[in-house]
Amino acid sequence: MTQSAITLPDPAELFQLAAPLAGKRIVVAMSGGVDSSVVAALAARSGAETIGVTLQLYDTGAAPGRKGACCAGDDIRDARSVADRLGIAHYIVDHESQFREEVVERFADDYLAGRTPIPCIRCNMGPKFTDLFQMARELGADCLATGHYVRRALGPAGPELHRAADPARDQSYFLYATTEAQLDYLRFPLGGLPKTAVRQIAEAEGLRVAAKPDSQDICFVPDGDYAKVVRAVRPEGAEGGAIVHATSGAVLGQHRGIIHFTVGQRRGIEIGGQPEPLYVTGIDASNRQVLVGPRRLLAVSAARIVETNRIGPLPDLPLSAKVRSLAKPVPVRIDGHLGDGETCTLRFESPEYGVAPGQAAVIYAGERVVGGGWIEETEAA
RNA sequence: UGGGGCGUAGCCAAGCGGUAAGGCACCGGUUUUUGGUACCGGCAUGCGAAGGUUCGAAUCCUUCCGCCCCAG
Repeated sequence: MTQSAITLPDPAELFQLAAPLAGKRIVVAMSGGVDSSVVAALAARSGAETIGVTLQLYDTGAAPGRKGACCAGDDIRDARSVADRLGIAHYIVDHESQFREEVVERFADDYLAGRTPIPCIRCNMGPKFTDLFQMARELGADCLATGHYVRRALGPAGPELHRAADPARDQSYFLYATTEAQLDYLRFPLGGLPKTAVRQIAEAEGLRVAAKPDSQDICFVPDGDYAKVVRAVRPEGAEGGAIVHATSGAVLGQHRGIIHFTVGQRRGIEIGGQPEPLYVTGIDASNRQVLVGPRRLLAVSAARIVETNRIGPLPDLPLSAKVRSLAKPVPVRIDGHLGDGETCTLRFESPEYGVAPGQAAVIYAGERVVGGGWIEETEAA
């Protein structure tokens, strides 16, 4: 273990606040993980008055002792313990009912409608960047800081959202819906740091979360079985139906509920004897049918996106879009108006595969996040 | 009970005397703050059953069982 020779940027720069920070007030969204704990530590060291706020998002009994979750049970205790060690104020806010309505029920309803939701984005949009935002304002804070790996850059036209410096950690995909007003007030001090540095800071600060595993999967799904959560919220999600070939219409088998499927999915269809793999090409929620076919049927040339958000002006640069979190952005053109909640169409320069309604399409200009929207419908290539 | 064909892993299927290809499915791993994808790995001591021939049989012979087709 090399002795930490990490030189951190000036706090004023890190939090993008005018120096001196003494007299300033920073609210930190603390999930109980390493990242937000380090943000709290950096804020506490900055000279600014620091207040940690933790949202309790779901039942503490739902994920007992689960590693890598956030915002319930052990994580809340971890957040409290970090705040105590740093000597900062810490509030725990019960947000269960809102989280349930805004994120969990919506998650289930999307699956019932044949879409594939991303609860992390809904959570960022609602509980984190709307409700927590409001709280930070009321606390008279100068900014709300989070542990997201994304950069806030000051451009000629105002703050811009950029990808994290550490490409392996970049979370910009999950933050495209951040409004300009939110971005004005938000700070992401970790966006320029590699994860290893963050862990080193946690160690140097003696934070007990220093070695805590990274969170992954959906925080409110205890064992990876998201369908169980959907059924718990919406029991009708367990209704089965037919698996139908997308072009021939032949019934190839039966399934145990459309909530188990997503467009582009290959595994779990449980139909063998085919010369090439079958993929889910569509979900017909009203008939509870899962449509399947060979991979080439997944090719799409365009996607209509709704409830779009734009961050800053649309640049006169080549644009690219990410239609799933693990993918390189691909070249696109935008037809229509991006932003202000309007609907527009993304046209892919070359066919894109596995574009699922309900997922987010995030638009980039180089490193900068220009905006994005929810995928509503696609056009076959 | 006339004639013909076929029975190889969950499914499709190669092999036709030399010691079980491949694909699909499934399982595991890697990647990953969503679901998936992709990539890597695993997956028949046995070829419908029982005998026989042979140094050696899924492959040849016999019988039996089970399907399918044509004809009655």
